[in-house]
Amino acid sequence: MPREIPKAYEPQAIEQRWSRYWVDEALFRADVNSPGPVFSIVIPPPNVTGSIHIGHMLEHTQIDLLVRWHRMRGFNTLWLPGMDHAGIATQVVVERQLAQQGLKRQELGREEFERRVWEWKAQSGGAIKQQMIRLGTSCDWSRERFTLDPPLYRAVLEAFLCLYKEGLIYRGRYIVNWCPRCMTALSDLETVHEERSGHLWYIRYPVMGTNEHIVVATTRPETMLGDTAVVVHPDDERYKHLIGKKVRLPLMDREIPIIADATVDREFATGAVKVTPAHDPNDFEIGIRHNLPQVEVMTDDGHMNHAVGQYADLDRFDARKQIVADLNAQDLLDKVVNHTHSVGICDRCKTVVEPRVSTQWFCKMKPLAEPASKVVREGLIPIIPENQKKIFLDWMDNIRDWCISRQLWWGHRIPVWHCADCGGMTPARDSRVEMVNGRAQAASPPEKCGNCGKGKLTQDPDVLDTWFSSSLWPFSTLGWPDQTPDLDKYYPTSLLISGYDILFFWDARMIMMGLHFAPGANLEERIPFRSLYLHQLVRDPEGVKMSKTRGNVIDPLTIIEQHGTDALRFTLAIMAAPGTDIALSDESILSYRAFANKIWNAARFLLLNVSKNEQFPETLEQLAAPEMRMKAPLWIGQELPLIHRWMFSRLTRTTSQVNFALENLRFHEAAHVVYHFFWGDFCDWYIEWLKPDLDNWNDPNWPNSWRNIFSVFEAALRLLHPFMPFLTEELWHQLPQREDAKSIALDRFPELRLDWMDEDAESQISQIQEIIVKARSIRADMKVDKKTKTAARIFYIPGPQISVEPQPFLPGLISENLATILRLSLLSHMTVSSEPLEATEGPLKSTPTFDIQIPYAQLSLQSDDSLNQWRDLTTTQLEIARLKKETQKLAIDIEARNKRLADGDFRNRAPQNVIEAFQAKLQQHQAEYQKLTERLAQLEKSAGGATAP
RNA sequence: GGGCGAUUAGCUCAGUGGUUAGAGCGCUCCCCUCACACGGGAGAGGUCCAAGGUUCAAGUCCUUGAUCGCCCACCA
Repeated sequence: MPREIPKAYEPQAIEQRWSRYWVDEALFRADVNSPGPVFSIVIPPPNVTGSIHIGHMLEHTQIDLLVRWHRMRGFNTLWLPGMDHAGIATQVVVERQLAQQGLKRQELGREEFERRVWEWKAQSGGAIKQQMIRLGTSCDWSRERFTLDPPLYRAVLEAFLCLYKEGLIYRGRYIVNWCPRCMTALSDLETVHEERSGHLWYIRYPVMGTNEHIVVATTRPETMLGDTAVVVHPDDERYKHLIGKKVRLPLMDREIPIIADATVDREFATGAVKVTPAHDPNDFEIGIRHNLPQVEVMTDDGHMNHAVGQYADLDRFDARKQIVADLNAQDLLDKVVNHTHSVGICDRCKTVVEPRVSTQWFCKMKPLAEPASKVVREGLIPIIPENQKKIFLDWMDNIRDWCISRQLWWGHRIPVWHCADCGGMTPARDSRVEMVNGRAQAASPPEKCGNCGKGKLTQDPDVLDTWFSSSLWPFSTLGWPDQTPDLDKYYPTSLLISGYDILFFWDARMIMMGLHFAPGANLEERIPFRSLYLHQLVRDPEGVKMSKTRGNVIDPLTIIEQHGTDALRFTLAIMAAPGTDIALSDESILSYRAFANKIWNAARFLLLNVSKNEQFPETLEQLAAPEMRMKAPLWIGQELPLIHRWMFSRLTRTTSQVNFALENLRFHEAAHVVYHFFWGDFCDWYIEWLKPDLDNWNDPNWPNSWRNIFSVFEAALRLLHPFMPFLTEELWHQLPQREDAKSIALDRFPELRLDWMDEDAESQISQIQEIIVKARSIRADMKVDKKTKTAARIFYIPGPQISVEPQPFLPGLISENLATILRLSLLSHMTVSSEPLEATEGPLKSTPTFDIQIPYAQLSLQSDDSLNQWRDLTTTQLEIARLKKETQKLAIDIEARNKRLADGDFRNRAPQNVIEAFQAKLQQHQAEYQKLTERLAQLEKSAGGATAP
């Protein structure tokens, strides 16, 4: 079947075709009734906002690799996809869109705003799904979930109501991080801290009844309007006499006390601190301890409020300037110094966070953290890399209550109703959910106030932190709280792969919630995943974190258009060594794009050759029939040639290494191994060696050579499939397959044929490889012309002082195959001899019994102009140069070994095999050294002193 | 202030106490040989950050330090 096969691999059309095929055929649908051990994994749901970025790509590559690998090994495999509604993140995006139309969400009202967000979700979520499909992720789309889906809302209600009844969820008025742009509370984790250069303003507060001032320092002068005390250290001699007195708060004309508290650092600034309990977490604590009033001076959108007279309605930063100016005018500004300090920033919109007192919902964490801490500490959930375990446990040990309410409209609304009469709170009666106007709502609101029994109830306006629903993801997606077949079969999931940046946000909370809610008799049955692998972060070529504002974001789809998904996947896999981040550059992708091309061309070679000649007695269909798979190596008549034994042994060894690496989540090792196997073993050696055999159709074993090479190639495709799904799928379909075979993804991963392991073949071929490399090296060193094919002889002779018997396999190696791989021509000139010749020679690393000799007569110098420097040199001089290099290397090595072996401690204490290896090597090197120096002396004598440059 | 990681070839990085420390890219030389120039062949290039220590043996284990990066933390 002759066909057109492009010379270079062009991934675009092929990848698009197969990604669509995989989805259309629903190939990756999991079936609870399928046999086999379970491998299940839930996707870390991408935010419905935005698009798939390179970090997702890395994550999905690693997950997909494992998923495909398990599926091909007969596991009942589920990869459950889905997306997260991403409360703040999404609301911010939609608000920005509205802002472009000059609209605010408040103007639209809650319902209309939510409708708009749903519109956006449909659009954005759809795009993300298409991207994931394009990336070839082999997930089960029939089980796709979204965190706002009714069944997932039901899980949220169930969890909330349960925690509420257990007293683990409470409502209270505390100081929280507040984003004045998003106008919502944030959790500690959602507040990121940035070092910023600012100022430290020293302000003089007049002490009442004296002429003294007390100077306080602050980075946020505007908060002074809400000061309700000045605090000093109780033992601070400078201020002891002022404790109990009052100061007049400048600008506000309020009297506030000077108090003492041991938390004050006497060393910092003046040692006197202004206290603003309503706007600073520290001050809040001090305020509680000393029963200070909380004076709020700001609105929820970051402006000054009406409690502060002339500053009302000013933006907080404008107010800061104004206040500094006013203080200065009144000569109350002592000094201003530059000061770098960390500023809290809203993780989502980058606005400077304002600590603010407000009423919020909190979740008590200590009781939940204890079992989570236990399962990790005891290794029930191993964390990889292991050093993250300590970080995890430290965080767990110091965990603080979680602020779970958000003043947003996009999210799961808190299922608690407030009574207009008594202010009592009543939760929904159960977790049932109903659809109203296309949105999921709690179906059973309380009929009357649980406190006073009256009926004027309104639902709490807040929604839950988006991570609340995410924390239920491993079981809510499988149907919890119902005891579904999916939950029964696939929970606990086998593994979680996530970035280490969301270890606390998500991974930790899933463990806590899983242990609290999931069904199961013991902790082991309730854990959400059996191990936790934290993947690297992808950085730009300079190692800098990618961000939109820096403009260094690499868009995976752009790379895919240029180089193909497989190339990018392979790059990410091979660079994914644990513990370090990945600096991704275009060049690194190029080399694995070349790898894809190499695979393509190996296929091209096989397919074009098998079909190129009509004289070939057998067709591709016969030579690569599916029935032949994993039955080779085939051979008739004589002993199976070494090269086939070697190849099948390499295939088995590689498979075993890949299995081992992937079992240990060492993606980079697995990728290295398959790369070397395919390019090095299969292409460079096996194909090259076999080329003469593949054309020699008179040989009775001709079909077997073909069958064997196709067998290995086909197995290699399956071996490569998890790494390069598209290319391997394409090529797999170019080979004959059974009629009912739909996809390589559903085929089997190469079995471990231990009966193919052949240590002898591997060691012998590696010796032959050394001979060949050495021969090529000599040819290159001696400037043997390649155009005029020289005849050469390859001899093996017993080396001096070595008493190893000549090995029997070597004569069999003298063949056309060897001539081809060495690019020699005259086969007849190759003989086996036991007599040394007048010739160049080179030592071999591991084979003391062999030597290579290329007779002088057969060498010819090139006359190319580029080789001017060699023109006047004789082969003798070239060889002298070469021998000097060799002997120098040997001399250094011999000296080191002698020294080592002379060491009595070494001989007494080192294991015998190590010593023996040292000695053997030393002997060999000494023998070689002796031989080469003799030869060198002889040559130098005859050359009369002329040497090569 | 705590904690973690990194430091190995020109670059990006692997390296699981034991022969002469590896890969990809880049570089040098030869080759457009009929699968592939996204290719083939041969090379050059390393005081494994520093100083101590443990060990017969250290890139690898321990201690200290330097430089860079990250995470956590309420120092105004």
